[in-house]
Parts: sequence; C-alpha cells; structure tokens
Amino acid sequence: MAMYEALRARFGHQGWWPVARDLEARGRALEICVGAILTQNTAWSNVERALGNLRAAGAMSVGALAQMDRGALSGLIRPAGYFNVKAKRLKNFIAAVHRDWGEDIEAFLDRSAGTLREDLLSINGVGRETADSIVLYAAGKCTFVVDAYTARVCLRHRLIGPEDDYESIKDLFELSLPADVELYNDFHAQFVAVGKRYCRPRAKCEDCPLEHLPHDAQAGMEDY
DNA sequence: GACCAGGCACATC
DNA sequence: GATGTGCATGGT
Repeated sequence: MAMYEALRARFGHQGWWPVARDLEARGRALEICVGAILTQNTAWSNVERALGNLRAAGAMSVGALAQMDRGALSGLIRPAGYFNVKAKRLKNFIAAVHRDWGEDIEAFLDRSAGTLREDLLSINGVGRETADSIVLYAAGKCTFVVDAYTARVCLRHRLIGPEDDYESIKDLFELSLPADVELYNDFHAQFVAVGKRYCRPRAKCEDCPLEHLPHDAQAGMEDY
C-alpha cells in the first residue's frame, strides 16, 4: 500500500476505464473488451483511432462485429497496428461471446472472476493481460493486471527477479493488497504512469516517486 | 531513422 | 520448457 500511496501522491487518481458497476460503464463494456484486445503491444492513442472508426461505422455491438467479415474489420482497426491478427482475435472473442450469450455482453461478463478469466483465456488471441484487463475493467471484478510497465518497474525496484513470470507478479500484489476493484484499477494505471514517465526501457530512472524502495537503474535494462 | 507502444501465438530447438 | 519470430501503425 505504501507503494501505491507514493504513486498516487505523485500522479493523482488516473481515471482509467471506469469499473463496470458504475452507470457510465454499462454501455461501454464491449468497447472496453475491444480496446483491451486492440491495445496489445500498441499505444493507446492508436487504439482510440480504431475505436473511433468502429463507432463511426456503427460496428460497436456484438451483432455487428459478429456479422462483419474479417477484411472489413481489419480495415476499420488499421490504425491500431497488427490489424490482420487483431481482426482474427476480435472475431474469436466476439464468436465466443455470441455463441453462448448472443448479444448479451453483460451476461457474459457477469460471472465469477475465475470462471470468466478461464473462459477468456480459452479464446485464441486473448492472453493473460488481456483477460485480466477485461475482468477488471469491463466486468469490474477483482483481478490484478500485470503489464510490461508493471514488470519493468517492479524489476527495477527489486520487487521481483528476472525469473518471475506473469502469475508470480500477479500473486505478489493480490496477496499483499486488499481485494478492491477500485484499488486494482488505479494501481495498474499508476504503474503505466510511472513507467511512461520515469522507467523507460534502456533509460535511467531519475526523480522517481519510488525512491523509498531499493532501486537498481541497471536492472532490466535489457529484458524490460 | 531508430526506438517505443497497456501482447500473443506459433515454430523450432 | 525455453527461446526466437512475425505481426504494423503512429508518436517521439
């Protein structure tokens, strides 16, 4: 918690995707799922262009996406990069939802975090980070999202070692934090904020808000 | 022009 | 099981 508070004090509340129980998010659950897939290894500004194209084309619904052919879809999401693979991944995701839940994305999401996560991970193109992002940000269920920033910041500050994998980093946080959706939501956003500003690949951290933690500017210079 | 961005699946050893 | 590779646009 001390780590979170240090980050929060520096960056303030980040206001990422609202948790699903908030009213505003109800109509945006699908958009959050689509965004989670489109943002794979991609800057968010590019994802926003693609989301804008989908909205403008009236394609931001399970039915429309299920019906659209893959070529048309990849054209719309072109700005997000990897558009051919992401079109396949989106179609896989939509097909999995549509097959069992029809248009009802809320029903698809409204299951236990564990069940939903397993279901998501069985979809080709949805890996652990994407699944966790959907569980946390679209479904509003408690699961800690680990991304490249999280791993890099933790490695630099010796909270993990180079041998730690996704699940062990996730466990580190889930075992030491209260299970709170809003906390997990903002903590992940804080990692992105500090990672972008102070912890870039092959660059030394300076004036880092985590100075109270051990810090090795060289750690992870190659791997993260 | 090089590097980076909120990964993932698949081939190969 | 570990390691390497393809996928691609747009900002700095």
